[in-house]
Amino acid sequence: MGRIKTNNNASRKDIILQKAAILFKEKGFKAASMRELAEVVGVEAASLYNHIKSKNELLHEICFSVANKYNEKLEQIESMDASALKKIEELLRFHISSMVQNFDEVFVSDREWKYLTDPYLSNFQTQRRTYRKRFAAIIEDGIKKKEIKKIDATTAVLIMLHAISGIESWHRSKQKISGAELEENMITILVGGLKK
Amino acid sequence: MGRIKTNNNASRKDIILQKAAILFKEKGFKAASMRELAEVVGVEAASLYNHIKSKNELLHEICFSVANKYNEKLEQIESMDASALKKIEELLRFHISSMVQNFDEVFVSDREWKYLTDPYLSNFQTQRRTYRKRFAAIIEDGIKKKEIKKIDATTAVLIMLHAISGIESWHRSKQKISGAELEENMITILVGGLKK
DNA sequence: CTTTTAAGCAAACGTTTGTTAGTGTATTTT
DNA sequence: AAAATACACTAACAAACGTTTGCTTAAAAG
Repeated sequence: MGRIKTNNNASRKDIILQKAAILFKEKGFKAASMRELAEVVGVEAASLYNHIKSKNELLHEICFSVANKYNEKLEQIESMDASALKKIEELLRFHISSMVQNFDEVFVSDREWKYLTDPYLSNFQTQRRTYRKRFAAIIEDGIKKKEIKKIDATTAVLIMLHAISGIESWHRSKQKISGAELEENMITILVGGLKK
Repeated sequence: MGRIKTNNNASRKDIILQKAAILFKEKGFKAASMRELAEVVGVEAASLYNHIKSKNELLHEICFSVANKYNEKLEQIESMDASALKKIEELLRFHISSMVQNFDEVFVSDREWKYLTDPYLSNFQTQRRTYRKRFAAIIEDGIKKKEIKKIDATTAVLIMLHAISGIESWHRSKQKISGAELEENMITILVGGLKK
């Protein structure tokens, strides 16, 4: 069929990963076959295995790539000198723009992580749980400082994160508002729902 | 292996549907096999086909069962004599309690519908799009009547529906607040984010 | 130019998949 | 009690799956 074309920066594996994210997003991890992936990459299925170890490796590289980015951002925000509401807004904006710009891998990480296999699965679940607890801690801090309504912080985190994953629908819709408008609207509604 | 046990009201097919919803929720539609389903039903795989036509039939019966319930409720709410905010609250409460009480089938309908095959797929997508437009129309009505902030109604719908589908996480979590508390918190945050 | 390495291919592997055919046995109906 | 129906079983099917093997060819390194 032909060689995989590489840019200067991206290795052949990177290209496979990128196409895999698109395919997994569209078909779902289990429904996407290596033969389909090979076709969009422009190569026979067997050739993929010169660059990757397994189908599962693709999934966990995608999932942890996303998780790492979120963890870094959260760390940075925690050390900021700002109000709780401002921190939450900053974190939400990061989530929203990640979803808008790196849609494929973020979506896969969000929706397909359950097909990870151990030890990656346990690891991912733990990271996820920890992330949400740290997010909730920021909200609870805001409640203590009377910036935020007296609500269940865990529920608030759940609402925010899932609301953001709904940007999937925005991506699919034809007549959509701009990414910036979307971001402003989401911040208004979500942060507005917290303010005292 | 043995016969499928039936209650008075539930046919053998109903029992298969109920177990299928649980299995599809846990494993995902594509990853769940008919042999696994047969095992939880307590029968050999081939025997299932005395009651159902195909694996796909199970999925679309689940999906449309849920869709029909939501459509009925929406119709009822549209004809209510109440403020837009009150209508939205009522619809949200219905979504939340459906998610809490009929978790399995609602979850499957939400997350696995993309594995429907035509003509069911197109039909479902159309119904979904229509539902959201009617929901958005209620919000726009509220904006016109100055009950609700000036926001993009489509984005608001997207946030609400996805926030609700996040109740999945609440189901999975060990130390959870009660269903009633969850409902109150969600209403506070989501409706609070709309109010002017 | 020669050697080495990287990257492609066709063919096949052992499983697992959804589903059908054919047959026997309970249960219900007459 | 006999006949009809409902429901379960075993065995097998073709198709699709992820992956491996062995071989060839293009690119990079010496």
